[in-house]
Amino acid sequence: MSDHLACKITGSELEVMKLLWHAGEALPVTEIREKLQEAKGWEPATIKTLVSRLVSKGAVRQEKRNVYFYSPTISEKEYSAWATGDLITRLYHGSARELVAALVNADGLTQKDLDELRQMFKVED
Amino acid sequence: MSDHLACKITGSELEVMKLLWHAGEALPVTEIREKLQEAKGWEPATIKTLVSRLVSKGAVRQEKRNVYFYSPTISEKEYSAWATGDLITRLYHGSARELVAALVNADGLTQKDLDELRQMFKVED
DNA sequence: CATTGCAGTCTACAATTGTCAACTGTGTAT
DNA sequence: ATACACAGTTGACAATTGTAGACTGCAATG
Repeated sequence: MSDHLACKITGSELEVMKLLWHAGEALPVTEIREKLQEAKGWEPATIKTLVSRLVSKGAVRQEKRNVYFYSPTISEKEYSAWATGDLITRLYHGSARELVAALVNADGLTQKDLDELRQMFKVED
Repeated sequence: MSDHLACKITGSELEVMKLLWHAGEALPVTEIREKLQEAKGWEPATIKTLVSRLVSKGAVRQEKRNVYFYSPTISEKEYSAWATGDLITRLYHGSARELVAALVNADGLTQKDLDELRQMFKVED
């Protein structure tokens, strides 16, 4: 929730982060490049820039191992929590409840979602 | 939820939108300027630029009335819904339920929030 | 009617973001 | 030992964003 983290990951960078998050282990650029080249159609140069920028802003750690291996310094959960908090601050007057209420009132949730959430709320507390 | 809207309102622009949303009626720049100059410490020029950009991107309508009056073309609800959908797509695999689950599991909600939500979920269905 | 203040428009400029090419050094294959 | 491929670095360039000055014309005020 603290907004002084090395967050502020941009759209393209987020794609790199997702790859690393889902990999679950440090990856060499080779692999990052292959995956994103295919998935996004980006040139190797583009991918290398994104990885570098993420390292610069501290969102990715690079560890020397013959060739560098890259891994996130912030988890997907943490980042999602930060971005969600940011949204709540900016658009829901800082109230998470307002956000949920908006989802419930819009058609953002299916019946199944609602059922599952009801279940969750029952368990909580 | 459709992302082809004239959305993508930036941080500074959002402050202008909020002012207009909360005003609930078309405002002349004079008023926008006064409020934001005080609230944000921005120069008049800055505020005029932001308003112009919002008009350009179609988020604000300008109506001639001796001097121009400005009003949003998209409601706060609509924009919030769009931005929330965007977040859900980008970080919660398109599942609103995942977002809510994350809020429940994190400490994003107070006990009071939880109570009120439980109430909401009871009524829904 | 002349003055003044400010709305509206144009221009500007640095920082960030999306994309990528060029260069450099080194590990791997021949 | 040599060559090749590619990781890592540097630089680049257009679009967007944050912030603001300058100019122009109208509208209110004396």
